[in-house]
Amino acid sequence: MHLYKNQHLKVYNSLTGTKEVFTPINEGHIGMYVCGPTVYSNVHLGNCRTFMSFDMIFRYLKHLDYKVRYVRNITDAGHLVDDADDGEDKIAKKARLEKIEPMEVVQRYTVDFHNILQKFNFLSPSIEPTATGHIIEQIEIIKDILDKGFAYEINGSVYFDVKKFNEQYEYGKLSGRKLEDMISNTRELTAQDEKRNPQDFALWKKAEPQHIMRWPSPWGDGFPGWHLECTAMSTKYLGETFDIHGGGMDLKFPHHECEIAQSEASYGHSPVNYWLHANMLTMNGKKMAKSTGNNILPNEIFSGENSILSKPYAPSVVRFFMMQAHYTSILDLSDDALLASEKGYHRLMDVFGLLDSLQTSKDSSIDITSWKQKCYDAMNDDFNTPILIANLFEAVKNINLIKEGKASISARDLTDLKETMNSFVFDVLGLERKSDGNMDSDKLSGVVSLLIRMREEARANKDFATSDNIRDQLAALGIQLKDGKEGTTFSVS
RNA sequence: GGCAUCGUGGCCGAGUGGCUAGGCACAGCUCUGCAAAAGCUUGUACAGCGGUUCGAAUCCGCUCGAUGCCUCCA
Repeated sequence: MHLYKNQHLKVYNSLTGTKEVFTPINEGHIGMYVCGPTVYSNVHLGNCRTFMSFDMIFRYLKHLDYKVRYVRNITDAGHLVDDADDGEDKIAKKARLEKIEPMEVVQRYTVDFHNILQKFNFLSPSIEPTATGHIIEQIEIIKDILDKGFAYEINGSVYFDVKKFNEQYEYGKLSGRKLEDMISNTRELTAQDEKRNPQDFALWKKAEPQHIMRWPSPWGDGFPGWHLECTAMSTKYLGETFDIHGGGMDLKFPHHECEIAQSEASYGHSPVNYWLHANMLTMNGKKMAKSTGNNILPNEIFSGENSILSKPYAPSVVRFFMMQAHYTSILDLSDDALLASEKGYHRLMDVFGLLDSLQTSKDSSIDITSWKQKCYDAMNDDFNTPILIANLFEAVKNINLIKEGKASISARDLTDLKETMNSFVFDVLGLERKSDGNMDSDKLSGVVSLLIRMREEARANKDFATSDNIRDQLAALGIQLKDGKEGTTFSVS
């Protein structure tokens, strides 16, 4: 029996602006495409939040026993710096500035991207295709769109004819814009433009002689437009219509709007059933962006080497911090917020050390079955991780009560509780429980246990100087002793 | 300027017509040799103004403020 048959998921669909019951095209299977990074610089934390939101979504869908094909691309070409005639792609520009091969730039930042995601404990997508690996597919789509009359060629470049498209389809339906409004609000163009209308966008750009990234095409040497790669790769691996398309809120317009237009122009129908948009991570109340410099790199958080944070934070703490906000809400990064999350994270993790040693009773004083369903209800409601976490803390409280003998649990319920906690905390939220130290954990616990026994002895002899000394010295090392009814436990921070 | 979104107690952050999440901080209590940890208790907050309603943080209008997109952006 698959879990998804009992747990009914609802998602907020940006296309309709409503929360809808999620029904995949093929029962039990889900195709999900998420716009990945443009690899021309290090990923910053804002980028990570979007990918983390979809990592969590991917994890939950898998947890529900769906078979998910998750495609997240790497954009390594064709990303125009601007839309003017001398538009240059970001990779090539960076390569020129750093005097290295474009693919060297791509390699460097792709590796960085993967390293960072690994630290955050991301699951790998099913397929991670690159734009440069799909030039042929992109050219085929351009030919098709030209054949259908929704694009025009000029001077070796091909542009999508938005006005023409809008006569038969609806350009702007995702972002709630009307073409007429856009036309009337267009700013004065300073540069000469090949485009018939400012709203038109490039499908293929002619490469000037000095341009290093170039491919042959029916229209001469050039490179593909930015929006096209996603259409080409999502279609190739997920089909002309697939279930979920995700990405950052800032890609809604024009990127996703253009994707819809390309697909509709080419295939005659909408490509995606559910559009999911993750909201921005801000810093100092402003969106993080590579271009403005208002950003922080993950490694700067892990190491504490930055000006806004008082200390380093572990990847799992940052992950927990992000999971405490709903993925569609703007989240602001601050030291206070991270500090609070870190404490909460430790409180949550400490409970896992207790679960194995809990005393069971004949009956339970708490209703595990309904608690468990509350956890699912939260996630089924558009992946509401903050509510899920609130429920997890409900369990934390109960586990502590059981440990103190103020509540009871049956063996059967305890098994269920353990499994549920493990599933949600580690499988779904993707948190990790590990101490930062490199010390072998068995040896560490052996040593600390020894010290705990020595302290017990000293206390029994009322030698408080010695017992307090042990406690304080361990605390200085980041090992906290916790005295309870059943004895002393410890946690490493 | 246009189109959107948002404004919740000290901080972060859920909730969308009545039953007032959660985390962190603070205070009191229990426990403790003293602490810490843990547990218990207390905080009646929803930008402002008006309207709809038996009832609104939640719906509508206006005002103010913030942010996002409109050009590359997760």
